[in-house]
Amino acid sequence: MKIIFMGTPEFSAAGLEALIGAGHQVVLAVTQPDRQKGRGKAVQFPPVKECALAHDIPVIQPKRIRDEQWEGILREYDADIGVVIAFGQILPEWILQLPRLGCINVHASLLPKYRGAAPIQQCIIDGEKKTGVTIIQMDAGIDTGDMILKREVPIEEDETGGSLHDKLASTGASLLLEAITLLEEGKARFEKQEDEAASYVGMMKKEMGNIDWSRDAVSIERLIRGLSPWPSAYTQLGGKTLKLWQAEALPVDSDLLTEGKKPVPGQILSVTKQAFFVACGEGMLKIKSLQLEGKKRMDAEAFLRGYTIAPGQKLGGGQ
RNA sequence: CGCGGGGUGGAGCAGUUUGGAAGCUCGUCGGGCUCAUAACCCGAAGGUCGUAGGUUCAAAUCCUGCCCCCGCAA
Repeated sequence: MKIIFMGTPEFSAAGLEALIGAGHQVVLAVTQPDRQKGRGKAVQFPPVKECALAHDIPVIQPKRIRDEQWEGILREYDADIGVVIAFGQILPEWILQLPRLGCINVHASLLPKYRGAAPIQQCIIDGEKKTGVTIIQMDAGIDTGDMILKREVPIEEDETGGSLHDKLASTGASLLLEAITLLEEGKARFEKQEDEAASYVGMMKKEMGNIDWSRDAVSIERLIRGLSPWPSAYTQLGGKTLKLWQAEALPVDSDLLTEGKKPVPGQILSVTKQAFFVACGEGMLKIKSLQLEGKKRMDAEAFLRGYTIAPGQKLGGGQ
């Protein structure tokens, strides 16, 4: 099979790697333009480009793939199928229909739930027990095409966005190979999505990680896990950003309350040698691993050796 | 040349502005107290203060180059 591959981040590079490993003929890789990244100003190649270059696959990096100038180029490669994984641009109809078998997409959720940009983080934030990967035949809508294959992946109690990303990337890669085999042999079955059951998630924004302590502890803990390691959940301590990496939601111990008064959300209730406890709208959070602005990530025990914090102090904005 | 924080015994920090005997909290080791302890008491070991050079009677501290880590922005 001659394949045109379209994708950008790590998640899609895993799929590209799998295709190459399985002996498919990837004739062209389409990815987003190089961007300045990191602390200096160095331009970094998208992971898909790195992978393609390592295997001597031609790469194009259109700013807008839907511009007509690219049509002739794409047509030249005469691909049988287009494989799209987290490309980052919406494809126009003419590209979807250009290859003989059209374009298929690897999506990191159990469609029709979690259509859109950030399904991996969102399903953890929502407290889902399972998620998965779906391969679809692309149509004009966003993640609305007919489903070819679907595979579930359980979400563990301590699952983070990062760990789930890795699991889904490898699940997606192997499921992709299966789907291509089915299509090659003409054995693929297409199942329509139930649009009524659909949900949509937009892109993750940095500010989503700013913890609202008036929410319940269970939700905040999920937010911390879902946004780890990126874009990360954070709050403020003494005017500095404090990222939280690991916490545990607990009911508030009544011994910690002053005369049974309801604690102020964000207030530190108690500090022990290993951890400290923060009041939430409902319940409290035991902070186990964190990172202060400019410092490395460390567990709460190490943090407490060098920094003095006391019950009554407040985390978060407002003072 | 995007902005900024940092590299000090095993861990996390203070000390740098105003050069002049290595500090704090914890860990480790030994001893004591205790029914017992992650508690408490006594004692000990352990540091080329990232690295190279400069200024100085004297540098963790001032100056210069380099390496490494991190936050923001992108």
